[in-house]
Amino acid sequence: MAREYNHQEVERKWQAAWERDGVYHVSDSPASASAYVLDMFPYPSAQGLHVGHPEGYTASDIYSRYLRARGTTVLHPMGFDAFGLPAENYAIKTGTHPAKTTQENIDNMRQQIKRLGFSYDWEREVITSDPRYYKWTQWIFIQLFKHGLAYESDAPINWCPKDKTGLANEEVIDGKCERCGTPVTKKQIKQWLVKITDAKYIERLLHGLDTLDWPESIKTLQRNWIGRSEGAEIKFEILNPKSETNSNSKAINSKQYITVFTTRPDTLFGATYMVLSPEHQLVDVITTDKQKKTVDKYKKEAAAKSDLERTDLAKEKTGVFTGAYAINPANEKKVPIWIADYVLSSYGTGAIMAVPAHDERDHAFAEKFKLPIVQVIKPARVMPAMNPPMGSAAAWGMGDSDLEYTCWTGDGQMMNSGKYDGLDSVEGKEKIIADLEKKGVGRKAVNYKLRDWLFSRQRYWGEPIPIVHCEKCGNVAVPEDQLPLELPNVEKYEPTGTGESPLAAISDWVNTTCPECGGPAKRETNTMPQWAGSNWYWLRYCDPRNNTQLADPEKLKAWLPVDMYVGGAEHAVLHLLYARFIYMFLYDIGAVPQEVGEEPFAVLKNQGLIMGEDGQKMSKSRGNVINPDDVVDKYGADVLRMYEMFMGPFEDAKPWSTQGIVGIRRFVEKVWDVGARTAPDAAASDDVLVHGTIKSITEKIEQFRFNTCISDLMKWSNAWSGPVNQSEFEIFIMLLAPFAPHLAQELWSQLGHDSYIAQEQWPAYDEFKIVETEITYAIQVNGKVRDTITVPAATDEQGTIQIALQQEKVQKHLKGEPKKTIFVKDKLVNFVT
RNA sequence: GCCGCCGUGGUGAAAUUGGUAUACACGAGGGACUUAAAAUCCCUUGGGAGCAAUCCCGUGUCGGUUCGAGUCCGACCGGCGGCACCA
Repeated sequence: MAREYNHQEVERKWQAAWERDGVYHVSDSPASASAYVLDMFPYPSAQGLHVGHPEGYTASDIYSRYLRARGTTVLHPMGFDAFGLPAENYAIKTGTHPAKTTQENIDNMRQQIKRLGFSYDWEREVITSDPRYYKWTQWIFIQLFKHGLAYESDAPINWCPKDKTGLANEEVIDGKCERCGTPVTKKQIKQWLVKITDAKYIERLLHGLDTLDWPESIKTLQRNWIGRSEGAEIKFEILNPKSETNSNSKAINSKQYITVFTTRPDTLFGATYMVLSPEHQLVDVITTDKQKKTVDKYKKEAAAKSDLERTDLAKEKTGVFTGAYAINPANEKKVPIWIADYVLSSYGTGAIMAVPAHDERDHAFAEKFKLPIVQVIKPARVMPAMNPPMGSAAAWGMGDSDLEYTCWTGDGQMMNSGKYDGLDSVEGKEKIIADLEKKGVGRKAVNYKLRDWLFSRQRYWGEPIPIVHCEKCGNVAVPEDQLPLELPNVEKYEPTGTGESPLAAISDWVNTTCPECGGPAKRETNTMPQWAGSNWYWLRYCDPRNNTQLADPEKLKAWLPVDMYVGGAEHAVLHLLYARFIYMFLYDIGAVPQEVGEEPFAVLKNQGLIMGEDGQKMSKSRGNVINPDDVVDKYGADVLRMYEMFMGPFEDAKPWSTQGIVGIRRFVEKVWDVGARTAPDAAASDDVLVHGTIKSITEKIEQFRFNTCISDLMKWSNAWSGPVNQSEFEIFIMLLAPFAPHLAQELWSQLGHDSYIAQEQWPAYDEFKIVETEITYAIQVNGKVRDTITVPAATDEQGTIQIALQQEKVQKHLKGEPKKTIFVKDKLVNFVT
């Protein structure tokens, strides 16, 4: 009777049949309800597929197959994010063209993915390095440029000395290059930036998050990254230094100000000095002759420091006095102006009012340089009267030594603040801002941590930025009818390191004519970052071969927004932020129809990381990498799929276990075995089991709780022995089909069906059949379970309590009449004495 | 330092709105089949006491709320992820 399950043969057979019959192809105009289920597309690496890829792909595949069975038309595409550094670095090493290695890697990974039996519509595949695709990536850039949202700047940027390219803020992790881990330095070269901080977008990027069904952690990450702070901008009048001490004094007109940003205007009376960042424009203007040497030296040192050195928290504060003073507008007191690298030039106004009594950084600086510390906020140290008392002083955020030895950074009662004394600091904040506004020396202000998005890379393997530099006309966009601006071939891929890409060496290509005046001009030689292609790819899936627009708005309307987006959490502030911004922009210019809304991904699920068997992150150097191909060869695609779903909750990190896989393989063989002993007239299992399982799996697929779906199926199969009722088994394999599509299809066909199970309807369940005829009650005495009783479902409360009371074990523990009886229907009876 | 998430058997993990903690699977131990092994099937498997019925303890630690807490609240300990002089 034991027949062997040949997974290789079965899987190959059905994959070929699905492809031949276009089972998963979806037409353009969904007639019925539609859904868009999207995976984050992979980078085609030479290492091929990682076991982490099939985790997300299996989840989205189960969900897609389930929705189809429920009668929904599902767009479920796949493609490749094909521009990027590894292919280029390989080219540098071997002289092989990146296009060639990329193509080989794509072909390999596509085969690996196809072996897993996912229900992708491969006719919609997009590849970001294909000129027919990046024509539209370039088109989007030109629209940004035309709307003033892409601009050139030569401010210092993050620079990776190993990859020899600029990096966006989001690509710098702990001061190191996201790709290679090399410490990032600063470099001043001309760069393209995209204005993601534009007032038209930043608040929408922030508030749009509230409308999204995304993991809270990802939304929090984005909120923190955007980093909105409310406060005030306050103007401090610069005291005109005596002419004999500053030869630049003529530059100072009658009244000149330094504007600072603060979130704590309520501490203004405690501002005893000011600090400018070393790069601040006014530094040279205000510095006295006497201090000039010291200041220049400090500026030079600061400029030479790397970001890591400058932001090292452990390091002592440094800074120098400029010799100049300003007037604190609150109390007209004269305060010294210093420069220090703990003040960043790129945030706020690049200048601060220092309140050493109520800011730890200012406090440390003031202690070191003996600057005055004036307390202006008194902590509300009175503990709220509570009965019973709740926690210690520490529990209320207070330390006994807060006032005496360190600085209080919380709210409290204002003091040493003139007419504001005694006010609550929260209230005082508003009052001070209002008064400053009246005097014209301050206003409410909002600042963000988010910086504009560095968009040029000094590398070869990316989309050329479609701009021409003309002496007469400035930066001119390549006319749209000349797109795509194809990436030319080069001899050497090595980045120059000078801030130019290898494209700069091709004079034929670089030298061109200005599209506006026809005069001689030069092409932009930088390329776009990898994020450029992934910013909009899901739009292209809706209309992948369109040659006249990025996608037909009617087709976008049919599918967008994405109903379910599945991928890793590592893209929280990279792809997922950039993509939202670009989508909002396309929405604003009408490339995305208004009807679909301005958020691209309605629901987001993050798969948890799959760790190595040692509990460590999988990596080649640790030697703990599992190759999905090996698992598919040995156990089959269905086993890999189900194992990855069975490992644990979808969003949790979990370690791989080679031993654990055999449990799934045994389950597959068990089901396969049962397939050979079904009989139309065999006794069916209990209705509660059958209908309860259908209900449970239906609900859990919708909640992405696939691990418990599989244990539900196992429980059901454990109930079988001997011949199994055929129609019951058919329901079982329909529920199994999203998880193990090959096995389910093979069994379906062996049972005499010539249809595809993937096109069959999802089983329905009957609520009435899930109702138990008998209920088991837990009987507790004082909350401890002492016995259980099983009564007919119709038994009422009094009846159940009576039976419970009569139990010997209950009597033993009860000792007399219960004071109180708790009855929870269908659950328990609790006697309290 | 700040923000977020998480601590349940030997292991991966289950557990509607608070309601019989440890489902399902792995591993381990025992048994059946076999000349033997593998495979398969059956039984046992949180800790402790007891011949047993049964009892006590038990979801990182301590406390609280409640008839009842893995679940809610507070403090602490440990781990993971993110941010990091952002004024």
